[in-house]
Amino acid sequence: MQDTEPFVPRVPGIDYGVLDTFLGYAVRRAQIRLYEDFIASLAPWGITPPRFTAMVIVSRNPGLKLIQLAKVMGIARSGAVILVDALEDLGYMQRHPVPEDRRAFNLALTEKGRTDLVNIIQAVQEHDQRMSRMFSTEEQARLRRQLIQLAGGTPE
Amino acid sequence: MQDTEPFVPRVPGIDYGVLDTFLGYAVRRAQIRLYEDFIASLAPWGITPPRFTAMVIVSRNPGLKLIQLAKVMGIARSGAVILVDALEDLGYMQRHPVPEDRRAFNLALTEKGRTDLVNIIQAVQEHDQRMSRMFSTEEQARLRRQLIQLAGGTPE
DNA sequence: TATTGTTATACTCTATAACTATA
DNA sequence: TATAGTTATAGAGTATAACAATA
Repeated sequence: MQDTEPFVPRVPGIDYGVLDTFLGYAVRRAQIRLYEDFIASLAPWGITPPRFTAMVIVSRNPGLKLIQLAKVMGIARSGAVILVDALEDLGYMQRHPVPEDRRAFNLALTEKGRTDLVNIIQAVQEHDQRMSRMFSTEEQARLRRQLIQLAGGTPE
Repeated sequence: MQDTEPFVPRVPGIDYGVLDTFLGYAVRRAQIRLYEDFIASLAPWGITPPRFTAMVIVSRNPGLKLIQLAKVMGIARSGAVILVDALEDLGYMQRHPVPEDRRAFNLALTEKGRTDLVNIIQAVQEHDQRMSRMFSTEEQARLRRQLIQLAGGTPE
């Protein structure tokens, strides 16, 4: 059965009450929309947001250990194991033994991972531009700065 | 073991590459932070964001049917069944038979649901204000408007 | 003792598909 | 036939806790 259509942010005749007053609810609705379009745009590669983040982080920080990846992504070590397993199954990532510490592995993209990441990044760029093209360059920059503040982060 | 600390949006020494250029990644980081604080603030009631949304929607639209709740929330009917089950288990929601249509139920909050929702809404308001108090009233309004645009919605 | 990675287990949120009882 | 709700099943993504190997 066809049950799920794209999310309708406002159904006519429905009273959303206090939900309309919360910044958090607005962020959540935006996130839902962005997530839907991200998944659709990246479907050819089987890439989800956490997988994309992991690929970019590992590609920019070669030799990262699993525990560091977990910390950067804000997830438990056990979650990082599953994430790396999935990327290994997709042929995008590999664990390399570390001679100096036989408990640990250095994470790295495979050749296929590096090649596909170029196209994946381009697809994400197109997705991101499609989602944000209703804003001027300055509006986008300001919006991103405010969101980073909201996230508790170092606005660059 | 103590494994998961609060999400660190920027780990020193890590190169985030293109992630820093995407509006979508900024939204996701903000969402992670807001979600963490929401869950912590609502822990006394066992309320998650979808459960809160469902409670508010049902309280403002009494007699809503399960299939309508699913549509408003953008989830499948089977998901709405699980959500309503959880809220029934918490003693917050009830299904009432509809005489004119014996397949359907009208959803409604229980007495306890109505009473607790007052306190729950207050806790969410405090959470939302705590998260957004670094912005002026105008900045908040503009930010919310932009997020609603991003979500593809009717900016009020 | 502490750390790295793994496994076992569980919970939330989501989906698709088949089923039932009604309409 | 179509609709409202349910159940069965599955898959992400997350968690905590215990474990083995190594430091």
